[in-house]
Amino acid sequence: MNKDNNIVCEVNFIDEKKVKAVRKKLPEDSLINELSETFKSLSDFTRLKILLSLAEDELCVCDIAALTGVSVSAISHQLRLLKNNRLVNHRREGKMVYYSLDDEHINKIINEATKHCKENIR
Amino acid sequence: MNKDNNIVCEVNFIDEKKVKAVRKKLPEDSLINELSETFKSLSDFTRLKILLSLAEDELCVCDIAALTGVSVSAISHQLRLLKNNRLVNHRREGKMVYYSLDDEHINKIINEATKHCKENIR
DNA sequence: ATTTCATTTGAATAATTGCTCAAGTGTTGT
DNA sequence: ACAACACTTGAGCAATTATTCAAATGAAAT
Repeated sequence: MNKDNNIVCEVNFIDEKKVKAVRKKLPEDSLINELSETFKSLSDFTRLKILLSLAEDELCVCDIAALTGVSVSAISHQLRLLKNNRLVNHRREGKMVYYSLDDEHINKIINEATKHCKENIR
Repeated sequence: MNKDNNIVCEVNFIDEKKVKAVRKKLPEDSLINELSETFKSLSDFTRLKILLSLAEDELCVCDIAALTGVSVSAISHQLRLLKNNRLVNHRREGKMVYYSLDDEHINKIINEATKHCKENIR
């Protein structure tokens, strides 16, 4: 208790030295935030299927909709999110808009994750 | 219109050949699902910080709480999720429970994503 | 100009998620 | 046996999110 009779948090046992050493090695919060945003883009079934498809070929919106079995509108919303997070590029050709992967890192990330999943046999 | 006077979806223009070729190369839905679950684990700021911390050292729950500035209860919830998704292991030592990374792939995934983020200078 | 087609957009809604709070384990020390 | 401690768990709540629907662009064809 402190002078106002409020409960004062008595810190639990913490290995101060260890915690400080780890904290020093952590990346900045801003990078962790960007990383989590990137992973968020990859964390939805539909979006991941879009990215896996674009890894194979450049595709227009309605082709992606056909591939995924999701409405054109829903796909367009997801593509905008992927575009904002710099995971895909787009180019217009007449009425159609073609989407493609932004860079090769995305493939590498997915490939590493695939290894992880395949090793964890359930 | 069909015989019941309902509107029948007239398929939009779709590059059938391209779509079929891409579809053939896509992984099974079950794998895409596992992948998206893995990325979902990585897509939250707190969880990602936990994983980055565990990449440096084995840690107990209250140390992780101290590192992240999040309540012990919230951390415990997140650790359970990470445990269920096979991203972390745990071992009991007396009253304390120590968590560690499950395998090295997780590090590799995060490192690839870091490269992606750092290349996309905004 | 008007229509058609591919795509985008905003609002609305149902489902999911991260946290808090309070109560519950399991282990150690007295 | 009892209290203290480290952690876990379930319920509940606010915030976020994936989709749908209807309306709006922008480009090409008539």
